[in-house]
Amino acid sequence: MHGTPPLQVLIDKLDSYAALADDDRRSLSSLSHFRKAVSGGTYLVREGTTPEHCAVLLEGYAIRHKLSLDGGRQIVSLQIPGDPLDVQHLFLDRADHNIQALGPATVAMIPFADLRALVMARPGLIHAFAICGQIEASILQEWLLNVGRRNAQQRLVHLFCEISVRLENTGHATRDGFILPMTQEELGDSTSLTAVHVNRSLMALERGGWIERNGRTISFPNRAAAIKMAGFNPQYLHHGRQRVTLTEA
Amino acid sequence: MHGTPPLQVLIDKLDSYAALADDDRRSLSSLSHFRKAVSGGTYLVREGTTPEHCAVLLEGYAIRHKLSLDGGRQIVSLQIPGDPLDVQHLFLDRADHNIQALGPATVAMIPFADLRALVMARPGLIHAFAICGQIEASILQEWLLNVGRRNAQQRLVHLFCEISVRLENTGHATRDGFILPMTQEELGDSTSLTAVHVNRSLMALERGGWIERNGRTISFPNRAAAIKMAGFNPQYLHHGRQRVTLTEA
DNA sequence: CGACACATTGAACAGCATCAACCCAGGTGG
DNA sequence: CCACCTGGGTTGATGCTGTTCAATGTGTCG
Repeated sequence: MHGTPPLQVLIDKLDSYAALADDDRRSLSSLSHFRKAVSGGTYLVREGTTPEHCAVLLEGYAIRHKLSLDGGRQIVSLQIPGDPLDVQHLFLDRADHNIQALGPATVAMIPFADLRALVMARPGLIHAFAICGQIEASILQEWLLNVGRRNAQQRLVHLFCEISVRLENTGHATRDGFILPMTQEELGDSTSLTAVHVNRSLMALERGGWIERNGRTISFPNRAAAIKMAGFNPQYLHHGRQRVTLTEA
Repeated sequence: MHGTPPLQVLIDKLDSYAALADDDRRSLSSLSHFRKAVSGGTYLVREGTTPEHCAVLLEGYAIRHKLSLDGGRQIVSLQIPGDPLDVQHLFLDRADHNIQALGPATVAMIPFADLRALVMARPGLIHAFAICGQIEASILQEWLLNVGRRNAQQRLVHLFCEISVRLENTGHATRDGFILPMTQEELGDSTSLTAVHVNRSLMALERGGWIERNGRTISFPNRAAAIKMAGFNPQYLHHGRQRVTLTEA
């Protein structure tokens, strides 16, 4: 092994949530795991199963989604590089959703047995993972508000604001714009719209000067205006050091 | 103190998630706290604040909700007796939603400082609370699917199925029906419908034989049919012993 | 070059929203 | 004890937002 260890992204992420002790960091980085490259569309978790490995997204994107009886798909979350895909299954054994790679992606697979043994023995780590899980729940709440109480254009702009901030936070985009990792179909499944209506709304947003598009690249000509029209308040992302730490407790 | 201690509901709930050690139970029950009776509509948590106390619902009901800029309210969760209202704030300090009592309710208020000090020192307890938080997240996901991908009648029946199961699990209802703790307005804010459309949909459901109503009491003439039409699969509630325990890890 | 996935456009339609009125039961005060 | 008020529930008429179905355009990759 040379260069930065593959699990470093995860360690950094957890560390930003609840400053880890040196031991915690060391023991995380010595976790057994293997890298896996998957092609777009690969299922990493299937509803109803009990995952054996915790996948951490190293490169690429993934979505969590649920299906309704009549075949409708609702994307309930977008995962970006560095995100552990399976915090839920650290605490619950049965998957009640699917996780699918959006495009070609590489993941680190950590056997849950090992991860649990380690984490349960170290309160600092359970705590960090629990924070991680709570932030995901917080994002879910905002998505519910987005789908439930905003119109098509607001929903899309709100989603773009979120993606843009999350990608900037992890150094995967700059203020100049970001590359949208999803098709219009997938945008529709994230915002509870049809692909057709997503298309029309995007065109309208572009004509209205809310967004600019260049292939899959999205940028905001006037970021403040976009934030305002979508009612975007990044607080729900809980980024930065505003969380509860062991020492504060 | 005599009779069952007020925090017993919480202890039982956590215990059902991750079998607690005797110490864990004892230390929970000796937590300092005070009872508080509140009238309907009282805010127990306000967005943007940092709650000082963890409220546990002893009697009555509460909702979590978020507001959009244009004044739309989205209820993101319904809390029933025994639910801790604030698991999120065990791990995140800033509230990004509101919590409001639905009708007259009584809560136990536990100072967060005490609760955190206790919980952080006991991995078994962090674990139990983390499971509790993950189950809430799991319910949120299902609500997102509900609002995003089901029609008005399905949304309502799905919500009724959920409430009915949760109330039965905690002994607050029987198979004969349950008392709906919310108005049609609140049903609308939970399902992203207007009160008017909730009303029409309820009438249609009644005429169609899907539900029966008697004042605020709801029952299912044909439970299996209702479950099927709403696409209700109780797995997302993670009730019963299907969770990850320390010993399994 | 052809195949395929994705994006774009049009026309007709449906589900739910909106606004406005009315009803009913329970509670309050004169 | 009744008159009134208020919060919730019910109903009607109308229209907008987003859906549906179907066709056409466009870029990429074997």
